[in-house]
Amino acid sequence: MAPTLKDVAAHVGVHPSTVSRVLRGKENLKISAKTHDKILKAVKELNYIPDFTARALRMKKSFTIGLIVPDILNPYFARIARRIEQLGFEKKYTVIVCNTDEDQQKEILFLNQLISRGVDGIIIAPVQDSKEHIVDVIDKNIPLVLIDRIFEDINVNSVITNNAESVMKAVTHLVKLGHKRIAFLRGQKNIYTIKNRLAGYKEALKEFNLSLIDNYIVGEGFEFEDGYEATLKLLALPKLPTAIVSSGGDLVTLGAIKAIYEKGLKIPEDISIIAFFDSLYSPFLATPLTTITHYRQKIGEKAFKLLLKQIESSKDMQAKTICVDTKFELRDSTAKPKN
Amino acid sequence: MAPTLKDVAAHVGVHPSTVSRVLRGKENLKISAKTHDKILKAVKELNYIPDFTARALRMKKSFTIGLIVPDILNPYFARIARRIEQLGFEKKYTVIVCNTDEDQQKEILFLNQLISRGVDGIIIAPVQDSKEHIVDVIDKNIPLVLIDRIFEDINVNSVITNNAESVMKAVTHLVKLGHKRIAFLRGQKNIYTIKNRLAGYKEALKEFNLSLIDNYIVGEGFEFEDGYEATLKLLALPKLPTAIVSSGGDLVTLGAIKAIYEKGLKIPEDISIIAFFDSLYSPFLATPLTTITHYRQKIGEKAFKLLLKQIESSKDMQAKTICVDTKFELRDSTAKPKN
DNA sequence: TTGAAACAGACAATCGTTTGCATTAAATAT
DNA sequence: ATATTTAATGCAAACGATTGTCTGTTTCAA
Repeated sequence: MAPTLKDVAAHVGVHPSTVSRVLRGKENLKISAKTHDKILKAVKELNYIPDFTARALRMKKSFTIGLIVPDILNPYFARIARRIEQLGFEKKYTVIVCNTDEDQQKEILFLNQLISRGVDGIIIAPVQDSKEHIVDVIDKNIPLVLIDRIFEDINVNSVITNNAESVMKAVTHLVKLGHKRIAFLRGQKNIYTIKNRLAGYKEALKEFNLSLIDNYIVGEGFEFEDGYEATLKLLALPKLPTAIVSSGGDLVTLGAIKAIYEKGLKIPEDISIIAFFDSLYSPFLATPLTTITHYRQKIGEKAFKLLLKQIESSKDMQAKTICVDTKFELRDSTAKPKN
Repeated sequence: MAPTLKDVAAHVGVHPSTVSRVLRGKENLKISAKTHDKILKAVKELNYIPDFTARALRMKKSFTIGLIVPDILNPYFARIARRIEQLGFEKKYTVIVCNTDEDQQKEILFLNQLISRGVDGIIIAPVQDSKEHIVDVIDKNIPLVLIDRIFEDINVNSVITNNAESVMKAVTHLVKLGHKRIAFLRGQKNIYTIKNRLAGYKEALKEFNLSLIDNYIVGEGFEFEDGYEATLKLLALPKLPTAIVSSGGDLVTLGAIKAIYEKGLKIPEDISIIAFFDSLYSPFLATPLTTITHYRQKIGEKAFKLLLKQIESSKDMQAKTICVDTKFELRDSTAKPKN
């Protein structure tokens, strides 16, 4: 079996605690250079690898953090996760990624599982069907950071993006091109980001004195099919919109594009589209998409740093909400409307 | 603090071991229905959550598996990872994902870290600069499954795809269209998959009596830039290829497309391309790509099941190598050559 | 009525570390 | 030469579960 501290100690003829101290390094307890060296040599020789589990139990610190997101296949969350994992690696933390698939029950299960595993902190983009389970975690004094989606009435560290503003910018762009009938392809309704994007949409319409048409707001989920069906509905209206703002991300947008093509419409000649979309692929699409892009690495970074600070500070810190900018990337999917 | 077994026991007036047995359920030790119920009630009341760390230490079983891949941002690995995580969830296993960025040193570090954390098993797509560290793990009797990339001289459970054949199919398709000058955009040289794809390429050329032109084999990595630069080199040759087989995945292929467009060439009119590429985006590209697609979920599934069997079987099992098919998806990026 | 079998649960060791405290030996001060 | 620091290490108790063994009751057959 794998050698333990005791084995190393026996090999050198010294007490396990001494070995531990040498390995941990810190403490002001002095160990003679001679035993110090002998121990290190023995560690090498036996190829001793410390047992994190035992250490975690004893120290009540696991050097593990949990990351709960809807779906890591979504490039948005993938990038964020990757950055968090990267930073974690630098700081000796391991990240456990959990995918909820927008399922509240799973979220609760994961949360409990993570707590059970004694994670030092949690970063979560919650499903937002309810929030009690999140509050519970916070009450347990487990460091937690919300990303992307926050509960406005909970005082907790969070990182968000400026959803409303970015949509306003998009609508403004469209209006300046001459669009008057702008639709909003939503994504899942009850999610913070979507609600805010919708709010931005409405606000922009108001600013430009455009009337809000209920039928122009469609979409109920984040999947390809959701975008496809919603857009079909949109394109079946008597009075077609001349532009669409797609706020549901990659899958929804691809679904929308499929629907548009199927109806024999062209982008941007017949219909303009601005989307929240991954910028890696968008330049290569049939019509390179004009997009709203997130600085996803930055989001991951801010979140990790907030969490780390919270983990490392003994007294509770003042909760903070950081807002990360978005970028408007003009490509070819927007043009003047025909009529 | 969080209640422990002891707290629950004290609350009921019973010994911790009894609580443990009730909670674990198994064993044939009988517990009276009365205490059984009292304990469950107390567990609810105190909101007791078992400590996995302690359990793992005692049982030498962490219900954790490690997954080491080059980069989870790559949709290929993302899908595999997602499936593994999903199956893990069903079987109560947590998955720790590590990204090596094709860096051997990182791989070794991760491997040690995972072992240190006492994972029950490891699934890995190795960097393949060397293999000693992998052999070490196997020698430690830690269940391990290789995916995507194997070492042919190590006897260990693995899941691969039929690289050579799939490329042969691709080349055959091109030859039948009339292509004679087919280039091979490689990806990183020393990787098992790439070596095999290249072998398939060569074999196919031989089969059709086409001469192997060294200059037609290019590419040194898996990044966007690698594909871009390599393709530029290709397009600077006096005698241009009429088709490219891109074996390096999404990024490399996008880089290639960029280079092709920049040179003012059209796909497929001027040059055909078949790529190993994510099928979600490919239908929507400027020219929908003809692709070789992996059943990534299946790969994840096979790998997980192999690992699980290995974890659960006490005696060592016969190592197996499973090969998963690929799918050839015909779209618009291939056509007859001009001349 | 007694002895054995079956029940229900307690005890204590253990997993591999870390860490406060105690102890010894050496060094320095008085 | 003795008292006092200080350096270097040992001791043992945690951390929170699991599990083999032991003990004290019942139950029931003979």
